Amino acid sequence: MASEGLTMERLVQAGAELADEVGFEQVTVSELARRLDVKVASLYSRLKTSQDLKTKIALLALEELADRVAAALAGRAGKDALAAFANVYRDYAREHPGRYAAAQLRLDPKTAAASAGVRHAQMTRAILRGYELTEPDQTHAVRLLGSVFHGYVSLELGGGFSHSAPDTEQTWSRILDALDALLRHWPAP
Amino acid sequence: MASEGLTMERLVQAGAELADEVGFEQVTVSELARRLDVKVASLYSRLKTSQDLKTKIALLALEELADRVAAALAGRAGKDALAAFANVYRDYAREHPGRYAAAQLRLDPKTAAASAGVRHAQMTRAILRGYELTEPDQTHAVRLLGSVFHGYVSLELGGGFSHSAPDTEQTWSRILDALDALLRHWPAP
DNA sequence: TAATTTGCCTAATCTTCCTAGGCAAATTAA
DNA sequence: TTAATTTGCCTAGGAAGATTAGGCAAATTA
Repeated sequence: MASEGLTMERLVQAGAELADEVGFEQVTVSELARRLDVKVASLYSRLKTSQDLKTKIALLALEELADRVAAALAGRAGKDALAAFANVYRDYAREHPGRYAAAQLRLDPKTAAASAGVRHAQMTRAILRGYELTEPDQTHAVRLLGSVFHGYVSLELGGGFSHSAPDTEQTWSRILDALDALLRHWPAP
Repeated sequence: MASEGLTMERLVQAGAELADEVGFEQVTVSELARRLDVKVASLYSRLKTSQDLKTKIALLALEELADRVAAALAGRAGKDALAAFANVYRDYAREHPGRYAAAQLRLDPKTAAASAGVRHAQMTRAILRGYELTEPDQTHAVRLLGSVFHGYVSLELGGGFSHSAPDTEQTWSRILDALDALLRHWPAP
């Protein structure tokens, strides 16, 4: 029965929830069918392949994340903006680990160009408006920020920092301090 | 025939090569059997599960990486050591993308504790000897370095920085400069 | 109301994972 | 030197996921 309307929206939404529950790698068309109480073949009338489902979950995650970042960034500048951006990332990853993993999926160039990934890049750059960096240093800084946030979040999520003092909350806050200081005094080559 | 001696060594070695060729996610016991020209069941006399193969590839990668880092770090200190460490990471990932991906596999606590991951942690900390950081800042810095290196390498590997100027070589070098500067002037809370 | 589309299903094929049990060569024991 | 055992790999087969082909009935459109 599936209570009418097996729309792509619902598919992807349910897929995202599944990802958060069992991990993005474990997302399977079969399991999704089970949860939606339909047969696998029914899903294939909407989905091209199982990879297709994963890609759509990734796109959803990128959108959600970009929306949150945009909201958090509004009206903020400098370190405030930096911290807001960083916290959105980290919080999203903790709230939705499966979606966050999905957001890291390698998209083919076309898909990537049409995704919210573009907004992410723009917003990261926007943070730097509060600092006096000119090209090409701005690009270097954008890449550094991306690396730190992504690296930290995925290490933390993977338990890389667990069971050791001091707690990760401390570290996170000190890293933000450090990045702020670094951006304010970006070293010449 | 498999030319005698289907040892665990050869299994894991071939698995690592397979990973580098097709990607760690795509490593499959079946494909490995095909390449070694034996039947799947033969591999299961050595491997507990297919996850077991992946874990062993991960452990191999961690060892290799730790060995390279150790070699690179010998006789170096300060920024020299920092750059050497970072470059080993990045080069290894580019040379062996599948193994690098394997090294990120979440190991269960027991396995992790017995792995070369421990050496990695020690060596990262060793880099900081050249800088005047005391606990808990040293730990914060270790985590920052881990985040940056891992984050940068995985973004670069995933094509996250591609097709945009300036080239990643430039950025990498400027990021190392920046980290060095940051460690030399680590900001107080 | 006839033609078509929509939405979901049954059935079947392929691939991978994994287990049981077998057999022959190599090794060890008597 | 023969008998017992171990080693190394194999044949068979069952489970689960991916994917395709084709069907049927309700909803929509002509």
